[in-house]
Amino acid sequence: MGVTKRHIHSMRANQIADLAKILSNPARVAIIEFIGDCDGCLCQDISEKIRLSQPTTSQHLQVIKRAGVLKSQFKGKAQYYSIDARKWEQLQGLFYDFFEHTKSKMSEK
Amino acid sequence: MGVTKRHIHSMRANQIADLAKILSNPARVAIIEFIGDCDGCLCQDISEKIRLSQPTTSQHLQVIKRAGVLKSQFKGKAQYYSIDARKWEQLQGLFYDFFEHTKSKMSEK
DNA sequence: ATAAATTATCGTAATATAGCGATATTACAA
DNA sequence: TTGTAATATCGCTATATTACGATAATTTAT
Repeated sequence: MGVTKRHIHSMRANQIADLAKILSNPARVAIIEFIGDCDGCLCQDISEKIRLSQPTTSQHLQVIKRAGVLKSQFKGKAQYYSIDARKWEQLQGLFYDFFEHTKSKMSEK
Repeated sequence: MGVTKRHIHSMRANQIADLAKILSNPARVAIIEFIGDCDGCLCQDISEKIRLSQPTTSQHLQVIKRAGVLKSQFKGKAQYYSIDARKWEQLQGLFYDFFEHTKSKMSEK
């Protein structure tokens, strides 16, 4: 087949997978790192920095944005991207819980 | 094209992406959750639990194992999987650093 | 309204991933 | 060494992802 069977898994497992997918490509990791550096980044600047074309960069930005981790805002003709700090915190919390939960199970043995 | 351009990104970005890939599929998240529950799991049991075929389950196990997060051990005829606690801690640390690093950049503004 | 600058989307090609049935391999017991 | 139980690999199909050039859409300034 070749299609992920989401429905057989827990909501939690699907949620973690969805968010991990954001970080599962090095271009997106690089984008997030770079956006952290500047206070609102242009797509063009990001594109230059990570050395991928503007369309590719835009696509990656949409992926991150769809997951709720990015904010964007027009200033002049350009769109400035920045990380949604609250969502970022949530994402970190979700991963943290997952890691800790798994660890606590291991130590019970 | 369609091939990820790893070489244009930092080692760190590639490393994070590689590890995030482990968690980017709900079946693998479910597998890790289940392995946490039992003290050494059989592939068969995992397969039943997550309701995917034995070959598919085995493939996912290999993916996690290749990343170094799983240990396996023969006892009798069966292979018992468990999570490598040290690697798990490392993985958590890597993610933690990434999240914190990104946050610290944001708060500088 | 129009032009300029920027970003998003479309179309397409190549590669990667997810899943399964069939089969091979492995480890132990008899 | 032969049989048995368990896991891994092969071969395949379908879907998803990555990337880019071309083009459309969006926003502001004129």
